[in-house]
Amino acid sequence: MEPIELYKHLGEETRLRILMLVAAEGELCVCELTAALAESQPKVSRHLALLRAAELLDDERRGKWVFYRLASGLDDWARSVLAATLESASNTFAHDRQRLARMGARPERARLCSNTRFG
Amino acid sequence: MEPIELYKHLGEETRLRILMLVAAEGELCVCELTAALAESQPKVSRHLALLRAAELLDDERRGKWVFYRLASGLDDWARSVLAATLESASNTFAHDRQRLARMGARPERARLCSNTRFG
DNA sequence: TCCATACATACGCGAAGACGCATATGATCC
DNA sequence: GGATCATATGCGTCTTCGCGTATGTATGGA
Repeated sequence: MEPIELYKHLGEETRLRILMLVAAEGELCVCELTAALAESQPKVSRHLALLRAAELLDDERRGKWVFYRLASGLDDWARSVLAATLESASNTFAHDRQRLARMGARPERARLCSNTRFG
Repeated sequence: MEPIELYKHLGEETRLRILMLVAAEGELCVCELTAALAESQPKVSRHLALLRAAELLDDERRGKWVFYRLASGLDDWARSVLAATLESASNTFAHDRQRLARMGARPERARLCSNTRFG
C-alpha cells in the first residue's frame, strides 16, 4: 500500500473514525459503527465500501450482519500509523467508543483475540 | 494537532512529497522543492502556504530564499507518523531526493543539526 | 534606478468527492 | 412466501479542492 493511498482514506473524518473504532474494537458490524458514529447507514456503508476496495478493511458476513476488521494483509507500517493515531487520544475517538458502549442490542459474537473490548 | 487535520494534508500527493523531503533533508527552500518535485513554482508555493497555515511547517526568509522545515511545535505522534512513512521507502520519495541531489545551483546554508544530507 | 531572481497570491475553471434520498439486495423468522 | 431487519448501491446535487495563468511583492545586484 502506497502512503498516499492510505492518507487519502484517512483524510476524511468518517473514514478515520471508522478505522479508529475498528482498530480499537477488533471488529464491528455496520449497525454498531452507525450507532457509534451517529451517522446515517448509507453514509457509513459507502465509506466502508471505499475502505474495503482499498484493502484497508476485510468484511465477513455472519447471519444478518456484516463485520469489518483491519485487513489481514495490511502493512506493518500502516498498522503502526493507525496505532499511533489511536494512542494520540483525540476526544472524538473516545466519544465514538462511548456511544458504542452505550448502544443497546449489539449483536452477539465469538470472542476474538484482537477484540480489546474484553481486554 | 487533530489527526484529521494532519491526514487531510497528507492526503494530497504534492504535500506528502513536500513533507517527506523536508523531513529527510531538515530544511529546503522553495526552489529546491520545486526542482525536487518537478512541479511548477506556484503549485509548490500554494501547498507550502497550506502546510504553513496548518502549522506543519515553519518558514524563514534568509536573503532571497525562504526555507521551510518541520514546525518546531509539531506533536511527537505526528513526527513519528512522518518518520514511519519516510522509512516505508516508497520509490516516489527516493526519486524526489535524487532529483534534488542532481539539482545545480543550490543555495548555500549553515549546517543544521537536523540536516541529514550530511549524515 | 532598473532589472533579475525568488517567492506569494488572486482568479476562474474543471474535476473529484461527499452527501441525502430512494431503492435494491440478502438473510432470517414466522 | 411475506414481512422485517441489515446492508449496499444508484443517482443527482452541491461543495471542496487542485490547477494553470497571470500578476504582485520582496530581496539583491549592476
